[in-house]
Amino acid sequence: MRSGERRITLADVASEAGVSVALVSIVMRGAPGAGAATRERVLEVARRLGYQPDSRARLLRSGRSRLIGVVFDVRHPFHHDLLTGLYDAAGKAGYQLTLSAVTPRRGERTAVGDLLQDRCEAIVLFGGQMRGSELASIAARLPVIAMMRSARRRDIDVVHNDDALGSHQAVDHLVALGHQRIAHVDGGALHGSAERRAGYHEAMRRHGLDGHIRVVAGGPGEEHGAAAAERLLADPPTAVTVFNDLSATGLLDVLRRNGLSVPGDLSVVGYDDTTLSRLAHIDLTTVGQDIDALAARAVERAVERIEGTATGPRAVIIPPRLVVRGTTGPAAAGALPPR
Amino acid sequence: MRSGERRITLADVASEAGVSVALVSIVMRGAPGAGAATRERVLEVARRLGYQPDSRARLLRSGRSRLIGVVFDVRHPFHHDLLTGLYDAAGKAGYQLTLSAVTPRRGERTAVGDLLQDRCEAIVLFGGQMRGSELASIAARLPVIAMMRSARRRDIDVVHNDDALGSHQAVDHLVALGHQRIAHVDGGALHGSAERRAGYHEAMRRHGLDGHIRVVAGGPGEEHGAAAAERLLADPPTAVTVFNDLSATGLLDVLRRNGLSVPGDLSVVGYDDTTLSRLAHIDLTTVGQDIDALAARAVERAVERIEGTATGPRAVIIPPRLVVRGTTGPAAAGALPPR
DNA sequence: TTGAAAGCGCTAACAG
DNA sequence: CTGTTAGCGCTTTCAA
Repeated sequence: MRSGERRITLADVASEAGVSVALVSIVMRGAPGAGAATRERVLEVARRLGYQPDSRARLLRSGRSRLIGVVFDVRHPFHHDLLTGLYDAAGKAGYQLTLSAVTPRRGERTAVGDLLQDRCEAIVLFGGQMRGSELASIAARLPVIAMMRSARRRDIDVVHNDDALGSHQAVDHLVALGHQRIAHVDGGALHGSAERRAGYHEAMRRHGLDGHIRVVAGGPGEEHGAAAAERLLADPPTAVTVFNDLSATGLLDVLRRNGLSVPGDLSVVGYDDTTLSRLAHIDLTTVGQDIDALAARAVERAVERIEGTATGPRAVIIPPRLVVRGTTGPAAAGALPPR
Repeated sequence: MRSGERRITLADVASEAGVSVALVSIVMRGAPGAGAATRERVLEVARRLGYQPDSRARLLRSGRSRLIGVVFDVRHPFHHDLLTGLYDAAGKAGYQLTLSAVTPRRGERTAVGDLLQDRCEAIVLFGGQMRGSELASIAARLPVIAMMRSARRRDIDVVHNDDALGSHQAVDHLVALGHQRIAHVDGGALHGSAERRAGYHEAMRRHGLDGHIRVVAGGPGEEHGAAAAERLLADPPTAVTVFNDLSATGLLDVLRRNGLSVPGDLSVVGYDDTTLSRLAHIDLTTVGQDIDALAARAVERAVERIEGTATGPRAVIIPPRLVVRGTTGPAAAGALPPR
């Protein structure tokens, strides 16, 4: 009882329906140029025989694959949300997605290499560590859209969240709650870290809080947030904006273990609005990226490049929006500094 | 400065190197039958021209794709860990993976359909809601390996964790710590739920704790664990085994909010050893699935089916192992029931 | 060791 | 509206 007798081909359907392969091809593609009756019959035969078009042969012949390759990292929860959006956007534009994952034991280069062999027409990269020169060498072969990272290259499109604006929103929110001594835990060398830090600086200055600017070294992990919290404990501010949600979680944990109440003694804002931040017991106020917009614009750029109709700017920056949850509250009156 | 002049083909390399396409094909595949010098030269030319083989054409001609299709759900963190293992296992076996994601707006049927068009030689399904009959209709076309779910079908291989054993390990651990009043929060209709519940029953009985058996309705989400905790609060046991980590997290939160200390008043064991359970402030004792073993055995089954050398059992059950962290501790003396 | 030729399943001209 | 013909880029006999 082995499975997969043999593939049903166009020829099989054609002979069974008593027409030519070309005609079946037309019917299967829904292309114009076939009689209604014939169309009906061919479709019926195809269904009965269980015909499945062979995308490889189809694409080989037509020269185009209508495929957009995506490199994502299995470890990054945010990437999965983004995939959801990309499937939708690509489908609407008449393209298919082909996925290539980066794992702890499978690098970006391998992931991109597979995509190139698959003959996709554009590549969308989620984050990643590739240097600009490397991206450029790929971009010499096909359009490259880099998401959630920057790239100072004229031949690469970038689509990402407005990190500086996100920090502004976080600081504005805290200031509106009466906070002044607002610290920032940064993300180290990661993409977006510099922008989020700069945004924090700008916002503080804009509010005339230059004197309260305080940046603590951090990173993307829970442990980084925890370490930053330890450092903050000696002289706690009344609020903190953190590079991302995971780091914020580590920070929260250490703060609470040390008897500080959140948001009573201290308010905390994360970044990314990940599943983690939505958990009831974390309930983190955070800056959410607009996933659907990011995905839609990335596909839009890819398609424009593929079809040679690209006109707009190579960099697309999407504004984020603050999601207020339970880790931010009014500054305690006593917390106001002397000034 | 448009990119992608034109694809470099075998013919380009051949003419540039002054040999036939057939010979270049041999060299590119590393197949035997080419002189060392020629091989060297062809390779050099290919590199210089930036030749990339076209997997479509290659597979079309050779009739085989050496592709294993994988259907995973972007929302399930565990699936991502499994992908990592599968890439490794498939690579070792000389196969490539082709991914198709299930998203909130892209169903299993679509995901499988794409894979069929890609002409992969076997399909690995992670969980999913497909009924046995549907799986069977796919299995009629190509080998199907179902992971993390059961399927009472002779034509479908299943590879999953030993859920009953996992529950045994959890209960054994708690009993060893002196617990007797151990409750179980189940997973509703999800895959593995019935087995984990049955395993709990068995283990309790084996320890002569029939009288303390207590199953509370639950589910896969944080909210389900939280609701179960509310129900448990009226008459708290001294320990709880929960269907999965996320649900356990919800349960923990409600317990603590109600003044119970974990593990002081109550011990909690989750299931899956997800990233969540490893967070410092959650630090959940849990049952971990052996991801590498699961992945390796799934690929092994797929390859055996593809190559027609399948012999072993159609169901492969992998033993899990308990990961002891901070949510389990000795039963308080006073907590012992009168008996 | 190397080359010529056929053809995988399909689409795209072009005829009829 | 339908059929014929010619390949897409590659692998695979089969000869040389």
